[in-house]
Order: sequence, then C-alpha cells, then structure tokens
Amino acid sequence: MRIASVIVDVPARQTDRPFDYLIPERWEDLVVPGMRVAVPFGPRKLQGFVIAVKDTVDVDVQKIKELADLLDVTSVLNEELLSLGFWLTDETLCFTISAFQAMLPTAIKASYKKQLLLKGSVPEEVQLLFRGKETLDWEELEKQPHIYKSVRESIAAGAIELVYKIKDRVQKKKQKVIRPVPPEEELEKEAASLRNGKQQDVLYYFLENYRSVPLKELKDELGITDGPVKALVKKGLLHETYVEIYRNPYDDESFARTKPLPLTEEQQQVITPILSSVQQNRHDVFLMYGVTGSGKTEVYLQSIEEVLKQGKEAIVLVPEISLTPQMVHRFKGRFGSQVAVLHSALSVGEKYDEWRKILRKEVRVVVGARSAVFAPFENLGIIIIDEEHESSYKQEDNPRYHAREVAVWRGRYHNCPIVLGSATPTLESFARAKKDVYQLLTMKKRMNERALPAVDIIDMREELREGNRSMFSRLLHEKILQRLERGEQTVLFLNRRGHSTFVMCRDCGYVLQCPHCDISLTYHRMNQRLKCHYCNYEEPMPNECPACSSTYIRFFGTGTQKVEEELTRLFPEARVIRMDVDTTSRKGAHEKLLGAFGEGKADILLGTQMIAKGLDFPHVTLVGVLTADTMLHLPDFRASEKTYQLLTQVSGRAGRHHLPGEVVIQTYTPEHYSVELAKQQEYDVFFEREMYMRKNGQYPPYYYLTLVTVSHPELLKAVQVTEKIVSFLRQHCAPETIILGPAASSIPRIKDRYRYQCMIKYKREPNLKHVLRLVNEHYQAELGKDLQISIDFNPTMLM
DNA sequence: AGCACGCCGACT
DNA sequence: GTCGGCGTGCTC
Repeated sequence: MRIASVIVDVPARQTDRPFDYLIPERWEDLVVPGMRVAVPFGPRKLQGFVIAVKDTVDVDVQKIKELADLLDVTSVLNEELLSLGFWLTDETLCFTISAFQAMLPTAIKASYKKQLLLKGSVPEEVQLLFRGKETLDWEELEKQPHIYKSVRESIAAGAIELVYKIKDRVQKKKQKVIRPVPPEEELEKEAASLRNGKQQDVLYYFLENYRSVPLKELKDELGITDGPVKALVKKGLLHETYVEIYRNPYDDESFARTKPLPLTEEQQQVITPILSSVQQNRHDVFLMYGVTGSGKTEVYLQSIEEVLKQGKEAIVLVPEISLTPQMVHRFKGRFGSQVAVLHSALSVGEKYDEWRKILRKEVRVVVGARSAVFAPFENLGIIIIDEEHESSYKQEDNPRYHAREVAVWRGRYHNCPIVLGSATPTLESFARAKKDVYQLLTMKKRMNERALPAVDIIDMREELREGNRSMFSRLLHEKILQRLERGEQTVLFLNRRGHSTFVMCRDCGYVLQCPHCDISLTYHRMNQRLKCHYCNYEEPMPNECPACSSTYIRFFGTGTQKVEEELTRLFPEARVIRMDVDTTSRKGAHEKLLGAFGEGKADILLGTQMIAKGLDFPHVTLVGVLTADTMLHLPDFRASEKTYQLLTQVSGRAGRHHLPGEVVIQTYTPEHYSVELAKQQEYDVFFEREMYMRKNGQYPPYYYLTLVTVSHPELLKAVQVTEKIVSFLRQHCAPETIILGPAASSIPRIKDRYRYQCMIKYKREPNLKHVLRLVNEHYQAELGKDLQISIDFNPTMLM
C-alpha cells in the first residue's frame, strides 16, 4: 500500500498540514514528490502537492481516500524547491501551500469550477435548466435560486451528481499540425487521381515537403482555407494533431549577437574572485559596489559565460524588468535563445511558457524579477541580483520573503556564488561586507573616464522668499529652455511618494477621507472621481464641502498631471511625455513611451519612481528632480537611505554618452546629509553617517526588526489583543530585546478593520519564530476569523 | 476556505 | 410543524 502525503490548496491555519491519500495501484509508479494531484477533500475536490510517498499512515486507515487524479506528468517542484518551500514556510510563518504557490507561475494555480452532471430523471423545471445538455455550471444554477431546492433533492436522490472540476488558469498553447498519412508513392497516386483543385494542390505541397506542417503555414503558403484540408483529413489522406507551442514574447532573431567586451583593469579585478568561486564550486556572497556607469553588466555577462562553460545555469534578478528593455537586450544579445525572461509585464500564459522552457532545460539563463529566484534549475552556477538595494525584492504579501535571502539559501544548496550589485548598497549588505560576511568588490571608475554630471542643489524656500511660487526654480527653468533651444532632452523626476492628490476645503480645512480606511481619498482626473487606494472605494468629486458647504474645495498635491499642465504653460512649444500609473497601465505602454522618447519624439520625459532606473538615452543632458525630499519626512527609518539612493540613481541618468550632463535637485532641506552627499557621490561618507544614526535609533543593521500587525473590525479588540501579544512577547524574549507598542498602524484602518501594531527590535532571538507561531495559533483559536495577525520579519515598509 | 451539521426564531 | 438564519467544527 503506497500513501501520498499531500498539502492541499486551502490557505488556512487548520489545513496547514499534510493529508494522506491512498495511491491507486495503476499510478503507483507515477506519483512522485512535488507532483500536483487532485484529491477529494471533504465534499470537494481540490488541487494538492505531493510532498512524500510512504507506506504507512498516521491516521485511521478507514479515513483514507484515494487520489482523484494526477495533474502533472513529472514533478513541478523538485527536491530542492520542496525543501526551499518548507524553509520559506518556517522563515516567514506562512502556510506551506502559499510558499509552494509563490515558487510557481500563477498559470499553474488551480481554478475551481462546480458542475452538475445529469444522471437520471429530474423534475421538469430542472430538466429545462440543462437545455438538453449533460452538464450545467453551478453559476447558472445560482442565477435561478427558486430551483435550488429541487436540484438539491435531485442530488440527494442521485439523479444529479455534483462534480468539482480543477483547471489550470491557463492552457498550454496548441497549434494544429497536418501530416500526410500514406507513404509518398501512394500519396502521389492519390494526388494524380484527384481532379485539379485545392485538394490536389495540398497533396502536391506535401509531396514536395513530406513532413508535418502547421495548418496556419499550409494555409498561408497555398492561399487556401481549411476546407480542402478538412476534406483530405476525412478521406484519411492527411492526419491532424495538436502540438504544444510556446508563446514567444521576444523574437530571438531580432537581437543582434554581441561578443564579450575587453574588460577594464577594475572589471578584471572584480571578476577574478567571482570566476574562481564559480570554478571551485564555492558558495561565496559578493557585494559588487560599483558606481553608475562602471560596467557592472559586462561583469555579470562574463561571469555567466563561465558558468555556462561549466555546464551550469544562471539566474539574474533585476528590479522591474519591463522598465529596462535594455537589460533584456544585453542578455539576449549575448546568450540568444538560451535566455528565458520572466517579465512582470508578460501575460500569465507567457510567463508560464518561459517557466516551462526552464523546467525542460531548454534555456540556461533566466533574467527576471523577484520570483525568478525560484527558477527550477537543477544545476545552478550563479545567482546575480542587480540593484540589490531595490525594495521590490521583498514581497509585500505572504510569503513575505526577500529574494536576497532565497538566493543565499539556493547558493548554499548548489555551492555556487551569489553576486549582489549596486551603486548604492543597502546598509545591511554593506555592513555585512565590512564584517567579511560578504566579499566586497569595488568599482569606483566610470567607463571611458566619463565625468560625473554637475549637480546643482536649489533651496526652494529661498525661491519662495524671492517670490517664485512656481514648482520650477529659476535655474531649472532656464536650463530647460537651453535644452529646448539646443534640441537636447530633459528628464524630470517627480518624487511622488509622500505626496498624494488629496482633496481639501480651503475654507474649513476639511479633507475628504475614505469611509472604510483612515486615509485620504485620491483625486483621479480621468473620470473626475475620488478613489481610495486601499479598498477601491469611489465617489464623485463633490462641488461643495461636505462640512461647511463652501464651494472652494480643491485637490492638493503635486501629481504628474499638474506638473505637465505647468510645463505646457511655461514651455508651450515643448513636447512632453508623461509616465505614471495612468499612462503606463496598458500592456506595452512603457516600452512605447520610452521608445518614443528615445527616438527623439519628445523633449521632456516627466515621471515618477518608474523612470529612475536603467534609462540610458544619449540625448538626455539635463535631469531635474522637482522635489527631492518628500519622502525624507515619511515615518520610515530608511527615509534617508532611500533619498540618497534615489538621488544618486536619478543623477546617473544624465550625460551617459558624449554630451556632458547636468543635474538640478530642488529641495526644501538642502542641508540634509543625504541630499548633500548624493550631490558629491560620497557613498562611504553617507554610509558612516547613516550607520551612526541607525545605531542611535536602534535600527537595522544594528538590530533586527519584526513587525506584528493585528487587525480586527472592533477597535477595542485590536488594541486588547495587541496589548496581550506585547506582554506575552516581553515574557518570552531576551531582556535586551525592545518591544514597542501597542501603537496604531500608520494607516489605522483599512477596509473597516482597525490596525494596531507591535514592533520588535532584537539582536539575538533564536526562539522568536517559535514564539510568534504560538502567538498566531493561540489568538486565532481564541478569536476566530475576525482577527488577523500579520507578521513581517525585516519589514521594508513600516505600514 | 468551503461545506455540513445543528440548534433557535418566524412563517405557511 | 418547517424553512432558513448563521455559529461550530472538520476536511486524509
């Protein structure tokens, strides 16, 4: 008797454990760990993952049911990924099923469908519902609630069966192919016996190309419809089958192949230890600290080349790949069709196909965003994380993992190096490098000895004092004019974080807020409505203040739209491209806008965060930062670090080619060290300075943080539970550990649930995970589903 | 998460 | 008496 231990697709505390199923004899040799199966679970049928195959059961054998179906031919989670999944579960306190699903493409996630199957005689009204068919979707029945009862009776009587269908979200893409059936001589005879016509054309085509041909190709080639082909299939002369094909988001042909470039002395010094680590199968973690334009990518490329030479595979993580088509170009250019790309802008189906290429070992390099760190390679030779400091490497919902930590785990498993690259490393990583936990590799020189752009910092308070109320300083205004005259391009960067386009009454100061979340509503010009970013609540923009009936109610905040208006007012002749959530939500919009700018179809590119990275346009000679310090004042201990990173990165966009670049940074706090040091590009000084602040504030990297957020529809309950958790933690943590709270979360209410939090700061707390797991289980049992406890280790957002 | 089971109030 | 409200507990 063989038993499969299965994790079922129910993300809930009570079902977060394996369930045993009997493997029917006919499948005994087929079921392997990591395979998806369909299992009966209570009255339902669900998807599940086999985690082990064994001979004994822990529960009463009477209770054991059989597997209902096998959903894969081979396993989708190999041994490594299974144990990585368990590690993730443990590390982030998520459900095992959530960890498994995070490692796989969404296409593979099951969608469930309930269907009624007609088996016997039923009342006429029910019969009618089936409209002569054998099956009926459950949703159809729900539209007719009055028949519900008699359907239930029919189910009880066995005249109707209730079946649960499990489907993948996306089907494999199939293509119809046609092949000739008889041998060539016979086919020739058949062709000759036909009278002249389309069918004869088809057969002659196959005589010339005696092989399988996609139907589409056949139709295009001969200029026919499928009529004649179908007729020949019917006669038995041709055979039609379906073969699986890949959606191909990138046309590999279009990438001109590149050769390795000669390395500079610095690059050579940096790559040597990486190559020896690759050759000797050592698990080293390298922090490659290289200023913008120092040629990090070429080092990545040549390291990967060595990895491929060793017969191994490589993963490259990039922050948000759709923003850097240039990056895809460089990898596809060097390694051609050996590269799979896992783009966030790809459709679910396209991602699925790229992932299957990896599974089938048809590619050996993956370039992708965060989740690409789970690429199912079995012989990994290196993992590279570009722009290591990017916050998008941390997943913000369960499992709350950081791609860096996963990469290190996999590196240890495969005995291969990890390379973290950045011009502005996180303090955590740089501190680890200084303590020799990571190996520091430094590149200080820009390629071709290009000078850093000249940076001007403008004090906007000064501007205001001197009567300039515009959002453009006089210097920036003047420099934009210059560029327009010279036909050069400008990039304007609006740091929108911390700003929101909220609506306020200018008479009484009333701010419109979401009725379900304690947060201001955001004005959307598109449809003249107010929207909540957290729960999608919407209402029309009022004409008068709900509090004092004044008509002087306006939206505030500097959105990109508002800047665009001012730009067109100040520079009516300038052609402006605006990039923000509104203009880039459509698929491919990013590439289109950037492409247009690159071709010189606009003079000014205006955008938020999303334009800060990876842009490389030769004609950009001016970069303007409209508001450098908006996020400096957010309640976030990383505010200075983020400001420094952002300013450095934005400045790096100017003058990357022959033309010299200039940068204008507008700010209300020019004296702040993160602004000043970004101007001078003094990372080391910034690091020391910021480390000092962190030490004083008892923040990372001196302390670890864990954030526990409790939410409940009743304010009092939320506070009480948080209070209890705090005192429980105080009892079970080391005396040096600091436990803050209960405090209202920075957004105290979302979707009618009150949120309270508790922050744990600690240096060493080996038991913390266990203690928090107890907390979670205890309160879940006590208060049920009204209560939610979310635990975030090393949170990046303190909200 | 679903879904059944079960125990109470408002109706033909 | 019964229909249906949702609190409770289980799913191999």
